[in-house]
Amino acid sequence: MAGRMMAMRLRDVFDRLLAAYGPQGWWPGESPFEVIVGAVLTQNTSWKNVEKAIANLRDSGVLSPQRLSALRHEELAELIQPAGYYRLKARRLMNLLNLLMTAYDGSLEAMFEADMSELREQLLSVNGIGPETADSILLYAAEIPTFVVDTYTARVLKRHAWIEAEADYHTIEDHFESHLEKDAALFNEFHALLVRVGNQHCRRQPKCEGCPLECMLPESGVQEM
DNA sequence: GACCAGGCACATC
DNA sequence: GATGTGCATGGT
Repeated sequence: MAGRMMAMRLRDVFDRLLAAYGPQGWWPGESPFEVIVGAVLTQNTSWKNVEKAIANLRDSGVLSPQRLSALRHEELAELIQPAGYYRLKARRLMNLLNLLMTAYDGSLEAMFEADMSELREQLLSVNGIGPETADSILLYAAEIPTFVVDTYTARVLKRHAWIEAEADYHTIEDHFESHLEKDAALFNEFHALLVRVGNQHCRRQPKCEGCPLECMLPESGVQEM
């Protein structure tokens, strides 16, 4: 059936990407809190810019929930300036910190002990935290097996016609979660590999030359997006 | 100099 | 409900 075939196929995609690129070592952060901060800062932004912003926070000694939430908006905005959208992201970080401080007394351990679907709803209720950011926090900071769907994930799947072009975030997420073993380490690596192949090949202007997924394209070839 | 990056909220029709 | 726009820096 389609389900069985897709299960093999998705796993096959993962195996190819892993063979081609090796483990990606995500999330590139030194602590769960740093992962959370990075998840907000990387919204529609290249990771390189985010690294500079996080380095600023670390150098200033404010990379903890208590220290960060004590900053004034202007101070935080200035520190994260290299990540772009800095006024917007300063507000979003403050919104998220407000949840962490008020509901969990600033303790990530306490937050991650909460019921997973309840925590997801709680994160989504924060202004500035959408599905991808929430899932990134759940998977990469809390190590809860939730599949993260980003631009590249959707693009790679739709381009190869592995999923309908109209599929929304939840549909794509559910696709992965229902066709793969629910394993945080697998979801972690798979998502990182999809970002890698997306960055390198499956862009708006496709560069299929040398792509490890090339021979898996349907007969019709790459579809316009 | 245009185009793009590991989104999201909000306005408008 | 669908579609468009603002947010901002830095690399290709």
